[in-house]
Amino acid sequence: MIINNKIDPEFRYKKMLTKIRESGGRITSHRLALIRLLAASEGHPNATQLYEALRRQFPTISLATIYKTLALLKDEGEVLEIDLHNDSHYDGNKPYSHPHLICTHCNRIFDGDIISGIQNLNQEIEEKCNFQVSRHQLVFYGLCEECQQKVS
Amino acid sequence: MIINNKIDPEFRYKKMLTKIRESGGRITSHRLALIRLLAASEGHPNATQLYEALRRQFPTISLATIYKTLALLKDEGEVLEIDLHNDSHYDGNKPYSHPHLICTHCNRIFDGDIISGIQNLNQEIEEKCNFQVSRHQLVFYGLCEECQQKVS
DNA sequence: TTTATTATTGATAATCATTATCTACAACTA
DNA sequence: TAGTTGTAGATAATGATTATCAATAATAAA
Repeated sequence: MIINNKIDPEFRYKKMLTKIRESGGRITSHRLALIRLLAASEGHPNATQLYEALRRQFPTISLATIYKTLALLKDEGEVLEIDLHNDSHYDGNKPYSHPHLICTHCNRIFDGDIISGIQNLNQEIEEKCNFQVSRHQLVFYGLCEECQQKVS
Repeated sequence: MIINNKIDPEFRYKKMLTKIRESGGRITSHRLALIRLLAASEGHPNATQLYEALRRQFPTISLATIYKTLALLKDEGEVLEIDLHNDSHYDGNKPYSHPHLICTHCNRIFDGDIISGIQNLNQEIEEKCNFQVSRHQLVFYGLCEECQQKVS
């Protein structure tokens, strides 16, 4: 199921379609294409980036359509929303809380779910703060490997 | 300097005024009052909350003034911006990266800087991902101590 | 103290992301 | 195959934030 730190997009694709059908939603050509993109969520796109990518194939598609389907999939727990500075990005490949690394030079968003010790953090918070953690959003800003050389 | 998990607001107040003066900024009555609030940053307010609080004392103060001074203090590194879902909150008391706990029931924002093991995370990221961390924003969502009882 | 310089002010327009509204259309079901 | 109803696109509305600009006031210089 997991290929190279990424869940098999085909699996995610089918899973999302099933979830939409089960909740009484309908499958349209636009949704198929959007869910295809979200299944991989290459680069953790935001709504506008998804819109631009889909517009090539579907020139009449509307931004509202993107937002509506994203809201639907968020409610179903099939898409993770990443809240950045006045800008929401989406991950339909791994729709559960996990860390992200954002390069402040090239602005790319990387997955950081190789990092262990998150579970320890949750536990420490419950113990020290008496706070019951249900989800988290962990974002680390800095320089990715490529940009470290470009900048120096 | 540190009182009860909080930096002495008086210290922060003076520090921010000094920074503004040093950068060629001017001290006005509105700024004095805003900086007084930011020095404590009780509850991690957003711009609108600061505006509402200041309006009692200064009925003619403008939201734009709040935003402009916040931008100035951010640039000087004297205020930390916390990017939440389409909503920025501010911490002028501890203007450096530290974890926050947000209760999904009462929406309060708590400081989580008692948590150790953050430094370990940074190091693990540098080693495993070859990513050079410069700052972070760590937010944990869940139920605070009080709300755990209310909800159950 | 007075004056000159110029940063700051409030009002408001502009922008940007996101959400809501509404009618025509099309996906699914019986 | 037709009826039901969720979805589409267009666009208005919203909410947070930023930009603009002339009047004002804080500071520095005389």
